[in-house]
Amino acid sequence: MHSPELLKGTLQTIVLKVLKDHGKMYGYEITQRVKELSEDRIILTEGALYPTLHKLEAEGILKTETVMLGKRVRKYYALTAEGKSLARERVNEFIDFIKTMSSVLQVELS
Amino acid sequence: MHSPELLKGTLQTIVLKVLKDHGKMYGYEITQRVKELSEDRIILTEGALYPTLHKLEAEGILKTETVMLGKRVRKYYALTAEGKSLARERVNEFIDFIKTMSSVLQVELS
DNA sequence: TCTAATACATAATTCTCTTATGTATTAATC
DNA sequence: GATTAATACATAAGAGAATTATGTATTAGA
Repeated sequence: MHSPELLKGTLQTIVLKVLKDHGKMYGYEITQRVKELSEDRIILTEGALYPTLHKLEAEGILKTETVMLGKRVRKYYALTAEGKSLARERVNEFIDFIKTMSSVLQVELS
Repeated sequence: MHSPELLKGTLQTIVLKVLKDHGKMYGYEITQRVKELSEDRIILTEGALYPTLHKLEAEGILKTETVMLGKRVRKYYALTAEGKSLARERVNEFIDFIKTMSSVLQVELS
């Protein structure tokens, strides 16, 4: 991503929507999926991702399931009912935001 | 604006594009124009706007002209040649950002 | 055997914006 | 005539979200 500033504030939206579309996922998997979907333009850093996941879990937006793969820990995250509704809300907010910005910047979205 | 977080990183883009479209403007006028264009959804605060204008001026992106209206000072800002090119760049970056986000969030933009 | 990839986590720092505060003029309302 | 709202600038303190840095550890590949 050329302008990382723009990404600020979108992390929760991204995480929630990706989890909504792909079901339960673990942290590293989320980073890879987002990298893929964005064609390497959005690279989620662990320093931002993990604290966000922990926060959303603490708020009851996400629920977790810890799995052992041999000796390695893998922590799966999934949306709770509340999380699903928040995911919808966040995406709608983002769409509103884009529409508003398009008016201000006077750009057409194809 | 319901989610002010999303606005982070867009201030420069907004200021540059509005100045590009409307020619020389003073700070307060920019806040009003943005408020109008966004139908009251984007309210630029002075604490963010003025430091940004000063910074862009110091960087040679904006040039200023101070006018006295009776006893009141009014400071007009306009894009320099460099500013015009930066405005174009920032808007393109924003469009790219929207496209990337649309892929990740799997939303259609009408 | 070494390096890269996988997989988690947290702390220090940076950056941008909000909130608060300050000054001052002008227009509108009571 | 006095008060309030709007106009118009400016800066400082604080908050919030991310980056960068660091740490631990396993697994796969060269």
